[in-house]
Amino acid sequence: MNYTIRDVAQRAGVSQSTVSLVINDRTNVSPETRRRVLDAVDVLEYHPRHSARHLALAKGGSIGFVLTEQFFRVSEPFYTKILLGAEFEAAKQGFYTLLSRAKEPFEYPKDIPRFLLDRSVDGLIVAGRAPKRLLKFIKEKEIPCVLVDFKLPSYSTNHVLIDNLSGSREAMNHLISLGHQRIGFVAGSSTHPSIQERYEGYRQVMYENYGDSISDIDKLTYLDEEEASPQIGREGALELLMLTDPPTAIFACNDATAVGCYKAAKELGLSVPDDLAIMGFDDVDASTHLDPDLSTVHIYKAEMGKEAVRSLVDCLENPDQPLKTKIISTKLMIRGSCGGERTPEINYF
Amino acid sequence: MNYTIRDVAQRAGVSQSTVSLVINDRTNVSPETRRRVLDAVDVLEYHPRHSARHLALAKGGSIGFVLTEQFFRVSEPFYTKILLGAEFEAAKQGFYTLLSRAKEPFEYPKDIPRFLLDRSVDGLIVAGRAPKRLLKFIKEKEIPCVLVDFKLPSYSTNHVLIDNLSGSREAMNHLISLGHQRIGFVAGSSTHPSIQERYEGYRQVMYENYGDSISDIDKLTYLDEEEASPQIGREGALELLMLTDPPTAIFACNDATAVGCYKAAKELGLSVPDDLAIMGFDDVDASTHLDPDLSTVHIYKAEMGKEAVRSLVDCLENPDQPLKTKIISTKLMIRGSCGGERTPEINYF
DNA sequence: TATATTTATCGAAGCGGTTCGATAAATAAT
DNA sequence: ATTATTTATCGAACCGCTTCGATAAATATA
Repeated sequence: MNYTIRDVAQRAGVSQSTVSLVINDRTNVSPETRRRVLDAVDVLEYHPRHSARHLALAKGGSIGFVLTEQFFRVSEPFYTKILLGAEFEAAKQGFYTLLSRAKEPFEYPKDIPRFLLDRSVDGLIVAGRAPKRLLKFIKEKEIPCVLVDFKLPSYSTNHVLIDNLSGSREAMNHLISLGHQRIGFVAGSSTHPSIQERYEGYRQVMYENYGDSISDIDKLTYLDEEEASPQIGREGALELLMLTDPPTAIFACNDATAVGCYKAAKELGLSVPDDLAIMGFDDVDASTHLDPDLSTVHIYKAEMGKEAVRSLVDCLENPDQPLKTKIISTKLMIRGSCGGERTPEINYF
Repeated sequence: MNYTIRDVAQRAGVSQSTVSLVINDRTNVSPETRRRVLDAVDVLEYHPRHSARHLALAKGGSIGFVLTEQFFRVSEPFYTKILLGAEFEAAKQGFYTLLSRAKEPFEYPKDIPRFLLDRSVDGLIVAGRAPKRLLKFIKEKEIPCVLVDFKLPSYSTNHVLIDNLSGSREAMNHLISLGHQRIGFVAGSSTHPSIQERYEGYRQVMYENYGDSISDIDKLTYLDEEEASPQIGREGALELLMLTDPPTAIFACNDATAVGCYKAAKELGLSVPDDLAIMGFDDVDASTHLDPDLSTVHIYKAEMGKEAVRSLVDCLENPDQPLKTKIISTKLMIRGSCGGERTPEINYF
């Protein structure tokens, strides 16, 4: 097992260059020689050392996946699914996936993921959120990169994004089709672009339908910059539900927040969906554990990871490529938390 | 940024060997020289290429993390937390974490993670389950390895395991202290050693308390080899609850299964915890989303990943080390699903 | 048949580090 | 003062692969 290319060469009676040609599937080697080499490879169970190739080629076929520290600590079924989807595709394309965290707050040179410094990865995927200083570094060093579910105005790079606006609008239209007029919006992570787009969808649909008749949409909105969570959801829902003219439906910025809305409803003795309809966003596993199960907007998380890898590999193999932004659409999942006809469950990985 | 050790050497006016000595913190280099080298390193922002060191040293400071394909697809907040804990510790110790899946079913040479073949990792962590053939390969090649939450009789290696038996017994004793006599056990993944130990704890406590008086404990037990899941939990609970003499409490083999028990209770119009107490195991996030929130046995998942890395690094740095098995204890979390005085929430990462 | 091309193979250099043995200078022991 | 040790530094070999240019053999062209 500890054989090197020289051993193979010797056994096949050729030079190591020839072996290299064969294992890299290059042209101009006779069928006879190829066979002999392949035989030797087989017998010796030879596998080229990754580090040696890496050194010789100045690239190693690895991609880095960077997740905000925050998302490491907090429950993150969302981003880990993206990670797993990415790993899946990366493996398929022959790339390794190295994992790393981005500290928050980010201290400049210190917190740069080491694999960027020592050239262990050829490019990277940054999911969910990225320190500005890190992005600047990436750009300076011209490291191929794709941002997943995050963007910064005035920072151009490759992206894989969620079609939050459409998803949000669809969810809202569904609520409206059920007759709801006073619909609340509860959000954490309010500075995150995805959340802002969802909010935008909410506002659009509200205005389109009740532009004049609903005096103050802002009153129906609870926005918090803190990480979206059940706690935030609970607080927000509680606040809205205590209004003199409370909403009959709440659109939560994501499922985690929706979980908190359930709690609030329960505390106030409201039944879901009869007294209060709740709509989520993300479709994480929790949504089907809730009772009634949560109507929400499904996000193809693994697919996003996959597309991110594809974008990245594209960049790597084809360096003078234009930047790309891929928008992944969503799917409204109607379950038990706001009435309507149920959507059949999908079971994409 | 693309400077090499030679550039540093030149700028510092020394040989590359000296630079190497300095950056590796070796002895016998004069303070003056050291300073000059360090200065040059600083100015040039020099970082040794990982692949070059790897090649020269025949080891690269990377560990592989292998997760069963199954756990990639299925919702896996459990193992991903272990993964994240591992990454955390690995980074701290200066190791990279490479991710990979183990296919199931596992086809022999084909499905061996590539990073084992091409020497990209120095050792690996296998979590949750491991194909026998893969383990055999690992042993043959003498690859340092630690198994997390999995073991095989007659396969000796390093382990990080859960103290399932104690956890299970504690949970059972709590149920019993609340006066329950007929306690059911519902499990999926019944061939998994962790589940078997939990079951063993269940049986022990049942026998200790009701050895004679409860005619047939087996009737109160539902075991399924399928992956533990809400579906299995629902089926199992339904079956037990339809008994002529149904249990007043159900101990589910894990939280996913417990979720299904809630569903079953609801279908039968039973209220939790009044008509039916439910106890879980794992303490995944879902447990606090349930209503009432789930009493369960907390597992220090990130801690397990951490310990796994420590074991592994130990092996790597100190090859003639004896094999080690670390057993991580659990903590009973009493919440709303079976009464009793609530345990304060812990918030370990 | 002589010359130009193409095909197959090889040797050697290079990728960027580490390390061993040599050498020279400084320090200690006799 | 001479010899033995220790300390600081360096050159060169090596890790295992890829690739470029050279060479020889086979094939095509004139």
